[in-house]
Amino acid sequence: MPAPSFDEFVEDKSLFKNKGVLSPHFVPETLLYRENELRSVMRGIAPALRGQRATNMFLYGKTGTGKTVCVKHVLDKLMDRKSVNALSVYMNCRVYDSRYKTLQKCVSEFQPGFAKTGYSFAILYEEFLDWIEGENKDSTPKHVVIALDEIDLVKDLDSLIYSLTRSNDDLKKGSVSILGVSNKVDFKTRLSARSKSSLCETELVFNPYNAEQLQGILKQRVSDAFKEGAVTDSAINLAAAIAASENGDARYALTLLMRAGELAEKKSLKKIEDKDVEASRKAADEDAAFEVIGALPVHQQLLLYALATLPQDARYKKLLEEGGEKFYFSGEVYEQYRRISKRTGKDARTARWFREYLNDLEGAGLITTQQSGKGVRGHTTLIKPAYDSRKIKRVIDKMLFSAD
DNA sequence: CCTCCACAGGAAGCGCAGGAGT
DNA sequence: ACTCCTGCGCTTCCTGTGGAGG
Repeated sequence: MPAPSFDEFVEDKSLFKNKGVLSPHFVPETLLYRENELRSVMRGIAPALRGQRATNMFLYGKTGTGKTVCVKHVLDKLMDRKSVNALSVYMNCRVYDSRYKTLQKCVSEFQPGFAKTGYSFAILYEEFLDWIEGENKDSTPKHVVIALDEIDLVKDLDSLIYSLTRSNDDLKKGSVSILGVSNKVDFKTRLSARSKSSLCETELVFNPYNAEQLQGILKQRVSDAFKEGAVTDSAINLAAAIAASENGDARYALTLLMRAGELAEKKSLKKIEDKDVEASRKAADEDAAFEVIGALPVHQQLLLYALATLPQDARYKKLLEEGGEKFYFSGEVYEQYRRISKRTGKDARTARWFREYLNDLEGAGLITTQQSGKGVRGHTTLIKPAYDSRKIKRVIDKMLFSAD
């Protein structure tokens, strides 16, 4: 082995040129396949540049369909105009999740001098309106577009929309308009009819990307994100195909590639190929599954744990190995489940309910089951975990035994 | 063929939490 | 604040089912 040298650490072996390009927050120079949507949003905002109120808009679409990036893109373009009258704020309602917080954000965005806390809603509201009318110092009325991303997370949305739309009646000059973004379909039903009609003055639906479009998006980003030749075309196509089959989520496609790159780097590979994307998908899959496991009722976790900890030489192993796959009998899984429950000081549920749990877990895709059929005395269900037993055991170990 | 096995899954009922009604 | 009702998670009991074994 050669003597250690800084060279081995300093030398840039990374496959990435700029990982940030793959991040969901990155806004690319040109937005592919969203020309119509961009146009519609611009058309809605354009009145602000003519000194009129912009149209209220509501953008709806599943995750990874380009809503946020589209809004940011248009708002950037608006800022490029350097208009003193047409202005915008963007905020994510995960952070600004109430009427008060959103208004506070608006005030602090445009009047950084204004102290951040301590004012009542009414005072902030007055201050904001005065500023819009241009009464204070710069004396020019403004037309403000307030972009509310993940708007469904605002707790008192009805009153927020009411306040904002009403402000236009209170204003002598200038205006306020709302650009709402959400990925929840049912969310509109929670709104009052009034709010709904104000917010949805114009509505825009973002459809999922298809495989070719995802390919195009990936190619566009890959050249900036990775070094030359670090990703094979076929790996890109595969990532696009996988994401297309799972709701056409561009964000998912991008993280697939990013994780594939990280995995390949760890193995010191020089190229990202199909198998790396495949491995990345599997890892993402497992992450999602383990998140589901974490949210499960305790007894379903115990059941999974029982299944994952059953000895390899279970009662019927020989019989089942002929089929190639290692299934367990529901009876022996139940026995193991009772043992585990006892060991953790919990009362085991009855066999009847155990069966319901099995159905639930199968529905969640965490186990696979199969009817015994020939070769087995009686009539039973054969069960096996859908993910690696050792990993399942590790995850549940953490939750069940280290928590307290 | 009948019987037994090892379950599957429906029906009824119980205790409790949380919301509506008063 | 009180009761009433409903839904949910669960147990108990029971009938049904497909194949093995005698």
